[in-house]
Amino acid sequence: MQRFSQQRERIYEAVRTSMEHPTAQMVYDALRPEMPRLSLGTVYRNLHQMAQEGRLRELEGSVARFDAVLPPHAHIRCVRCGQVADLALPYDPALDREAVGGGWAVTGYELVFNGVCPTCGAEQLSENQRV
Amino acid sequence: MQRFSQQRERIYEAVRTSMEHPTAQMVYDALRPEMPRLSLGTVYRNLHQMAQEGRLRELEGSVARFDAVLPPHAHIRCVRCGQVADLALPYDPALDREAVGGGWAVTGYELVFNGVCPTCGAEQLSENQRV
DNA sequence: GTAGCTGCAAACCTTTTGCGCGAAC
DNA sequence: GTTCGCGCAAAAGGTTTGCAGCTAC
Repeated sequence: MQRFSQQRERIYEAVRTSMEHPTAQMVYDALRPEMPRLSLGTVYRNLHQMAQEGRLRELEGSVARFDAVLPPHAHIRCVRCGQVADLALPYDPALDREAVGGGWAVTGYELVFNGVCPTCGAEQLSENQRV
Repeated sequence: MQRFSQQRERIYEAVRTSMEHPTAQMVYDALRPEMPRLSLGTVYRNLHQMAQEGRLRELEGSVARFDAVLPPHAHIRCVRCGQVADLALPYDPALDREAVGGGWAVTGYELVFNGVCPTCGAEQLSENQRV
């Protein structure tokens, strides 16, 4: 079972009060002054734990992927195996206009769906049956 | 000026003919059998060069970022400095339904705009003036 | 007392870089 | 011949993990 941890709460607060969608390193740097013994490993462990719990949201993967299909189009990524596939969904230029504001120059957008791919879905199913 | 390179063309073909939005490692593995002397560094160099040229598209960054705002909302990322900010844009659940198909179980989507943040925009401006 | 969590350090994986040689022009 | 690109190997991030001690319960 999960236990209370001072570190975890501070890490959560650091993410919550930051406006910059911090990386693990940023959280670590922000907390270091008040928690000199804090370790980066602990930050990573807790961030992932909270993300899995649904208490935080993790953005972006950590491996670059490449696509030779240039016209803007949506993608779908399997949250289990990381596979990425194309999706036939029209690009909506109206969104670009909506997004403009606050001094940003918008050049386009990336629409990525999350889901479970057929392969992983089948595995999940048989895992459940196994119990 | 840029020159023709056998390696670059093969790398491009590997990405183009793959349906899986390959990582650099995947491209490397795919080409290794026919090009045993190929180096991973070359794959990275060429992928980035082609992405910059606009011949390929690069998906996802390579640093994880975290967000404590759970309700689905859009983000905007600066293509120059990597900063990420929130965007007030309504989540459109209709998209989830549209995306379903091909055996995927869709759980949601992530909408990330690309653009240049106010700070980097100002820098770019002064760079241009400098010329 | 018993898990779970931490700090530390080492390992790992992905990506970048310096260098001397070879290829394109 | 000159310049750019390559292979190689080392280095530089970023992230994960094993372990012994500490903490919440």
